[in-house]
Amino acid sequence: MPELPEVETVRQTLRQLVLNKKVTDVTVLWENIIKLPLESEAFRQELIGQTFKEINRKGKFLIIEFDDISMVSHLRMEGKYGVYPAEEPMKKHTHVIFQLDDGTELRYNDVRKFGTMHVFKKGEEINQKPLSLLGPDPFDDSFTLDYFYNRLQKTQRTIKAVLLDQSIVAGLGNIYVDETLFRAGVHPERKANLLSRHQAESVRQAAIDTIEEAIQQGGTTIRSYVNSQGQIGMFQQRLFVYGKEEEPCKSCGTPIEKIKVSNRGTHYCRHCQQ
DNA sequence: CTCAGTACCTGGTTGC
DNA sequence: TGCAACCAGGTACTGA
Repeated sequence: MPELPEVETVRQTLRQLVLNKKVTDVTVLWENIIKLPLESEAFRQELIGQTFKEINRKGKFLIIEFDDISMVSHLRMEGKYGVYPAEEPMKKHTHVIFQLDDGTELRYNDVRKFGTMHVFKKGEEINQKPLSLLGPDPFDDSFTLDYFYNRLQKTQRTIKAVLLDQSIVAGLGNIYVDETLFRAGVHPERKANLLSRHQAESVRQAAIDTIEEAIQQGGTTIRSYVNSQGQIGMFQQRLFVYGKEEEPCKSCGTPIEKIKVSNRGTHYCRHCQQ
């Protein structure tokens, strides 16, 4: 489901629902979601008694901060958080339940069970996998042209594969990579090391603009994404190529094509993106 | 080391 | 209608 703009929208909405509430118990119904501690009972014990202090985000990861610990949570394709009265019936795909001290429950729902949760001692999360593997967010000061061009020079992979690589820039996924490359006028199969510095700057700026606009719009809803208050995103109205195969390019009218790049469905305009 | 392929899951859609 | 194959906002692991 979510890329950076959707995770940011979840962060903002979830924050309002749980801040200052205390976890009184935890139920884990699908063990594989819990990656650290290794045993879900230890995970439960770490969380009981902890109060939600802040929710941050890096790339596509939520960083849920409590008194003494931080929980790093990735929604992967379909993960969702919601807060419900304890008496509300469970949905089919609810896998982790955090009981709160005001009679509500924070529930993690995930049809495909791909999501992950890691608990760390507060402050240690940033130096440990998975967060330690991430590059800068697109709008971070450290995502400079010098940095980006240098990384592009070092690989023979396609520009699409590079933009999907979270260790280079964090937060772009399949939708925003396709949109970024369209806006930059760069073909997704171009070899990264063959882009000019000027083209690298076009891609860098397009990534920043696309992500910032999408956050503004509350993310993109293609099939199932909703924020923690159950609302859909609006950025799908501004997509140029993702999911637009066979429709005319908004810039030149040429039909948008869909191909496979890096094993992912890839949408582009053969006229506008060379 | 770099990178392509595959595993992890379920459900909706497509095509015979 | 039935059913297999394919596809999906992602990442970690394997091994060439």
